[in-house]
Amino acid sequence: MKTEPTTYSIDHLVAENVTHWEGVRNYQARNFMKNDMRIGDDVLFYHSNTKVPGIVGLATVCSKSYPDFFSWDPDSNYFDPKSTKENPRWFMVDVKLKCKLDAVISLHKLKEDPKLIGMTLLNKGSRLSVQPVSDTHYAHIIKAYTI
DNA sequence: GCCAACGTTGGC
DNA sequence: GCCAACGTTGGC
Repeated sequence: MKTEPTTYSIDHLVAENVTHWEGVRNYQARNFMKNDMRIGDDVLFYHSNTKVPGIVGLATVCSKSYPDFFSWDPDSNYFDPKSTKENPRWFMVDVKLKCKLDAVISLHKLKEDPKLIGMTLLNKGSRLSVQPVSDTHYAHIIKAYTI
């Protein structure tokens, strides 16, 4: 799951422990949360649009998907008048911190790893803020880059 | 700050 | 339903 640290960083999650993953406004990314995520699923917490983009923490999904109620709040940046309580357009899950990593696993490093070829994150033009990671790739990242 | 790669919107 | 115009993402 990607986030811009100026918006919501791993340190925010360290402080909060659990957070709503609101504000995803892309159908493909939404569908991953809405349809595919399960409680207990592992999450790679990724900082985008920053000096050293990369994985900065580990987390887990700790709720089923449910409507992103920020989309109903006219005062929210994530307000969408087309999303209603009767027919919610956007969904989210809750995410719980597992740990903040001691060092960033940089995008640069990930790209150099032949075992990660094919990982969605590394595909050209991949902009999805929520994307799947295969068990193999996840296990390799944990084994190779964390203690 | 540039810009390539995507997504979305809306006129037709 | 096509597609041009526009907006956004995000690495660099």
